[in-house]
Amino acid sequence: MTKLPRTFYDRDTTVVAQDLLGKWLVRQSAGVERIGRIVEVEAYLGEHDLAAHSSKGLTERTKIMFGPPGHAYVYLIYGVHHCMNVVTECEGHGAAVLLRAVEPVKNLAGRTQGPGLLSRAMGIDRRLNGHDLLNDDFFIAEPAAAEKIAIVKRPRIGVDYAKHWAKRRLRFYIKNNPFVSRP
DNA sequence: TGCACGATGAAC
DNA sequence: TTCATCGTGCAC
Repeated sequence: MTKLPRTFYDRDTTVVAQDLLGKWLVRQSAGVERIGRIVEVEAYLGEHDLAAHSSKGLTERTKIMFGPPGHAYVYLIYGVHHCMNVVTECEGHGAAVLLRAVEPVKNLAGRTQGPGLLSRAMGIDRRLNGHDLLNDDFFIAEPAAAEKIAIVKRPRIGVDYAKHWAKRRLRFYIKNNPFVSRP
């Protein structure tokens, strides 16, 4: 596999989101390598996107989203679950891609369909917030044998408060993949 | 300093 | 459909 370069993330967020499908999320921890194949994502386009955390402006919580691309934005939701995002586009843009589900490839125990479950299975928590995905212990890679996939586009989950942005089809997943959280 | 509210998941 | 559970952001 080949680790994705910074330039991969420094592009239009809807393009990055769809290109992330089929890629491998790799986590090295305590001598164990865990790998999940990304099968479902959501794009959060920036300050103007009412569903994005960055629409609240630059705050202590969102500063990672406004930082340089290729970094992990990890936050606690509902006081219970962790959500893993990848920062995209240029510094200051406030865009990111939420990873919603992965398909187990290596050393993954339990379910991985849903942002919270994915994070739990991969051992991701707030300590990884701001982590540079070009490091060797936590990154995203292109598999050695890339296959062709069909992409389905749907509205994002849990963002009904975001007015017309709630209707935008910014959730992408691999067609017919059994590990998608909400087909 | 207090308080309302989630980019969810699991139980009922 | 309801609830657990807590950090963040903003009102006071």
